[in-house]
Amino acid sequence: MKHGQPPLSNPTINDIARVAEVSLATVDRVLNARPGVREATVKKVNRAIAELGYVRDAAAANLARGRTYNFVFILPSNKNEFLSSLEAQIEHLGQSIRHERTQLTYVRVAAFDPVALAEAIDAIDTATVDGVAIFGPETPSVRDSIALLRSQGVTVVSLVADIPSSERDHYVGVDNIAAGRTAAQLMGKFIGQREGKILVLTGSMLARDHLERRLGFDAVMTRDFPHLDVLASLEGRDDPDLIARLLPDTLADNPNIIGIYSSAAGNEGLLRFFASRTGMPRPVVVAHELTQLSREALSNDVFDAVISQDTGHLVRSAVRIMRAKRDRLPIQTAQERIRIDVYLKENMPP
Amino acid sequence: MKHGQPPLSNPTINDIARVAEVSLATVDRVLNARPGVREATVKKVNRAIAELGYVRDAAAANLARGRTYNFVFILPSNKNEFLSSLEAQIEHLGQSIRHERTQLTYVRVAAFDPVALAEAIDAIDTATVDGVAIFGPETPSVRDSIALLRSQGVTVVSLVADIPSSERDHYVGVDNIAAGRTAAQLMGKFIGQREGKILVLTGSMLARDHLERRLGFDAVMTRDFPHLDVLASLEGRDDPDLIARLLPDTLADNPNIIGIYSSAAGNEGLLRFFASRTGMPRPVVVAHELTQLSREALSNDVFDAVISQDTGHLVRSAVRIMRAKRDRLPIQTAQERIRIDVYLKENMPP
DNA sequence: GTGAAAGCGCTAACAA
DNA sequence: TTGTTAGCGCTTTCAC
Repeated sequence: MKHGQPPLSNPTINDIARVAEVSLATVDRVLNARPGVREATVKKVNRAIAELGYVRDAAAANLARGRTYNFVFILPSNKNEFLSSLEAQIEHLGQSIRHERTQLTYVRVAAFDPVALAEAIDAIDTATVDGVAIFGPETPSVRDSIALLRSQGVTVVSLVADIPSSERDHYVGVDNIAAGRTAAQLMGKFIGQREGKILVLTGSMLARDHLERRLGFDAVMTRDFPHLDVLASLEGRDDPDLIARLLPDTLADNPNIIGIYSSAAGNEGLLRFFASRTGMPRPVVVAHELTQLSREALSNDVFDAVISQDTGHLVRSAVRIMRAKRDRLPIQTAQERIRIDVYLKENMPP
Repeated sequence: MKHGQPPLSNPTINDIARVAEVSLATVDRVLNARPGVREATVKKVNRAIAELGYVRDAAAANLARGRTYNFVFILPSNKNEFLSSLEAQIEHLGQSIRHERTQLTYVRVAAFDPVALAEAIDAIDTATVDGVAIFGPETPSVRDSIALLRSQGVTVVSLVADIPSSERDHYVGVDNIAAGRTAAQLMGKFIGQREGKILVLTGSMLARDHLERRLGFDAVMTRDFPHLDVLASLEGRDDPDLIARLLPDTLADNPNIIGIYSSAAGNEGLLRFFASRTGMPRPVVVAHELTQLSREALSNDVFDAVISQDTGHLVRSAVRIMRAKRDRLPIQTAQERIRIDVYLKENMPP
């Protein structure tokens, strides 16, 4: 690829019109698959398009259309740092793309509550909303509500936790099975040869992301670290109080816990418990989501590793995908893959 | 943030012109800081802009301007997978933004050769090129060439390895000191209590990225893992043949090497050496850059961890930054920060 | 079925 | 120093 190539200049609909010997309006009809064009004319135009290698200028098209995008995020209503971060990213991006004719809003629905979620989805105003990003549990009622939404022409993406049984257009989030596998690998390698029990702290088995992480975690633990004994999941419902209450009993029942996998949004409860229980030999801890609390825990060597997904990336990606769907443009899959970030003390971003 | 907000509709220059009681052309002059407007008029217009909260529609502006962007990447000419990947990303992105009036090209210059690099920079056609991304060593001659380029109005970003002494507009790449620190932390944690020597394989001490990684690596090793003995760097100049030749002697001289940090582009030589030397007790290996070879090495448990930077992100970020500079638009720093990716067997992307 | 013409928000001649 | 006007590439009435 030599530097100093011929200057760029792409064909426009004018060129197509000239070559196909039709008017601009007809080219536009063909481009947008609008009805009322004779078959032969369609062919002529398509031939010209192919011949000239025409690609539509999306910016100009949107300008002419005066199109605006209205996207809604549906998030769980419980309070934790991951959700606040997601919320902040939505507001921030919403501000900065207001001037690209794109409007972002969000609603909150009770966590782990499929009925409330389905109601929220049903309440979407399909006349004005172009796309919805949903972070919530996968159940039949949710699936049905999504199907209804899609049938009205609204783009639906699942966020953070997939809803594969539904007709969602796309999933935006990490591969949670792989995330669980990664947690297991870190846990096993950090523990080394020692033997003992591993506690898995989860949120709810209704949450597909939590479930998948556990699956991945178990698979690698069983295969690569059979000398470690992984206990049944402790369901903390992402509630700090509940978690801080449950932990002492569990630890008392299982004296030889040498590793803890905090696989959901239970970091606050876990850290509160650690703070109350000083002098206890510190287990290896692998947690999820880089936030203020988990950053401090990494700094203080309370957490050994944090597996994370970039909330900024999640939101930007969801918006790009909903826009692309609305414009019937292809999705750049490589750019939209959400990575499983691994953070240790030393590679935390500033 | 409630869903179902007032529909968006942003003020345009027409609104400004009306409120400020001037013509479109005058608004345009003020917006673009063009000369020939009376001070009082400028004030009037700016007051209207502030009052209406006007933000220019960049897409419409670029359409009207017919502006094209011509960006050149300068890369080292040696062959390795990281560079091929960078090259592929440039070609790929170049294809997909050809239709956004943006042209990407690249040139290759001899690796670790400041004179050749300075010459390549001097050879840039400043009349047609809007921005240059440079991946190469930092020396006085390079610094001077960059200064000259910038003085002609060309945007300059340093890529992968920073050139902070120069007047580059921006650095696109990871914090290499932190990358080295991360490598050390992984190495130390994976080795555990055992004692022994650590070999650091580097490319060239002329390369700022290589140098910084070593600095970060040593800092954490000394502080957190004093029982490990880090040897002087083996400079492999990223040359597989040279590396495969140097390694046997080094290993013979130091029988107790239990860890290897492959901090530059020497994976191929290292793996070739491993292949030739079967039956040797495998050291813990931390390497850089996720590529075909390093992926296989992770899969086969030959490498324990790979620290990486996403080449797609590097290229997209460099282009976004060069565009923003050209348009005098602000840079979204959060989005442009290149992360230090940590890959283990289980979190490799597919 | 097809085409002519106006206009999206902005820029850039060219006048005045 | 300021204003008028013709586009950029595309969409969208409204005629024919």
